[in-house]
Amino acid sequence: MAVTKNVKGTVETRIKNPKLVRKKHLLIAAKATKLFIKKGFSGTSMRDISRVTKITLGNLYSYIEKKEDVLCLVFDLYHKSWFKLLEKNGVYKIDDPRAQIHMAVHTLLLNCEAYQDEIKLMYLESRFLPKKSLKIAMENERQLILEFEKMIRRGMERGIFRVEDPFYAANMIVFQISVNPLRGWNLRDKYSYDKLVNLTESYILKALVQ
Amino acid sequence: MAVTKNVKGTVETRIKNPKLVRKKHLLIAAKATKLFIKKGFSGTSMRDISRVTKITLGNLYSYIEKKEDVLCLVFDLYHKSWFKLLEKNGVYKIDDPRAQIHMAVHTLLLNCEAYQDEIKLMYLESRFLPKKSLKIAMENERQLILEFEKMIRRGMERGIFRVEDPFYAANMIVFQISVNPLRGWNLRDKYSYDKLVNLTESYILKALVQ
DNA sequence: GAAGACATCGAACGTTCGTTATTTTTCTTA
DNA sequence: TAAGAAAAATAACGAACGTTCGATGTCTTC
Repeated sequence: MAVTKNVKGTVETRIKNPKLVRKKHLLIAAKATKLFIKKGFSGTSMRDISRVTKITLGNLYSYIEKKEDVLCLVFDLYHKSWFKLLEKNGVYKIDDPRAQIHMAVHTLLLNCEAYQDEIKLMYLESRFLPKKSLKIAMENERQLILEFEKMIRRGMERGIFRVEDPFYAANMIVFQISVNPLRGWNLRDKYSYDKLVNLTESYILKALVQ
Repeated sequence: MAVTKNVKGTVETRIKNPKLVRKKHLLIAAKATKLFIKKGFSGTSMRDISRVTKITLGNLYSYIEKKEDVLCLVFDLYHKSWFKLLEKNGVYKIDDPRAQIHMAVHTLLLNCEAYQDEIKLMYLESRFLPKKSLKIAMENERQLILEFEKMIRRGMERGIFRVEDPFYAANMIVFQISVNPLRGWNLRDKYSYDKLVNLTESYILKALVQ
């Protein structure tokens, strides 16, 4: 298993106190997220960020080097290691492939709920990340897909799943998990989130079993 | 069946000759699309648009009123009426619901191929549309979902499909059709487009049949 | 070919942008 | 509490932004 790299540590700073840096970086990322969601990365100015963080424009540049860095900080903040989340919830201990995938999807969906806007943001604004950070962010997702592919293959060997192409199916599953952040506008007012989770789970599983 | 409204006609111009307006609007939209894809709407300047269209900055404003109008022109250009596309391809004449949905998905997927970037663009930049235009754009998609819901219900009545919630399933199908533009980076180099179309079709159908 | 409508152009407007350099305040430590 | 380091605040830079305007060029029509 490849080590999950973190985007963190890419943003250089002029401030010496590391605790202070962490605190302000967190503040900047959290506040900037809301701005980026509303106005996009290019549409948000450093002065906007200065205003909402209450950090003076000049002082902001003590904690970052370029505007781009703010976007990196945002991605750091929400860059959960999905793989680790699955491990923590005991997904890999489940023997029955059906129950295992169900649990994996369930775990990720619940985790998505609190971060809908942020996930959408990462879909919309990832293209403005510096190449290096973008690669790291995509690697995380690729790894998640790989995990699903493994689970699907296990289910196929046991004759529980029947899928034309496990890699493609794994891609679809990860894609479908992001349906709520990306397409919620049409679904949210019709279903409760619990209902949505249920529907997504069974819809995904239905496409796997034979 | 509700009439499909068009975004067109919302952009006012100072030029009198309507043929000239149409021609230049087309040029502006086509060239701006590529810029918006690369740099986003906010990241693209009027001077950028002027440069690639070879229309002087001042003259550009003879054909539009605001920068926003360029985005509207882009949406006009690629705003296919999906519903009409299905009708044109004889989807509604197909009796067998399974074959019907298969044909509908197939038609849309093939039509997507040539417009991958543009579809992605509409996902990414629709939030910068003026409210009125945004509403029209979403109405088109809502209508497509409704059509799929109808087809699914027909299949359920005949005992061919078994779906927990037809409206949700219809949403998922439309979402899955856009998998290539939105997630192609992970799939495109592994599969040919034909293969991808095949996989998507059978994956969608598998989740419908009982 | 003169007149007048139409289209195009170049230059400029006032703002706002990302970023930096310098000064002022605050904190730490002896 | 003085001294020196660290952090914050201020003000400014040049460049680029969306938009406007008046002059210039190019057609049509008689």
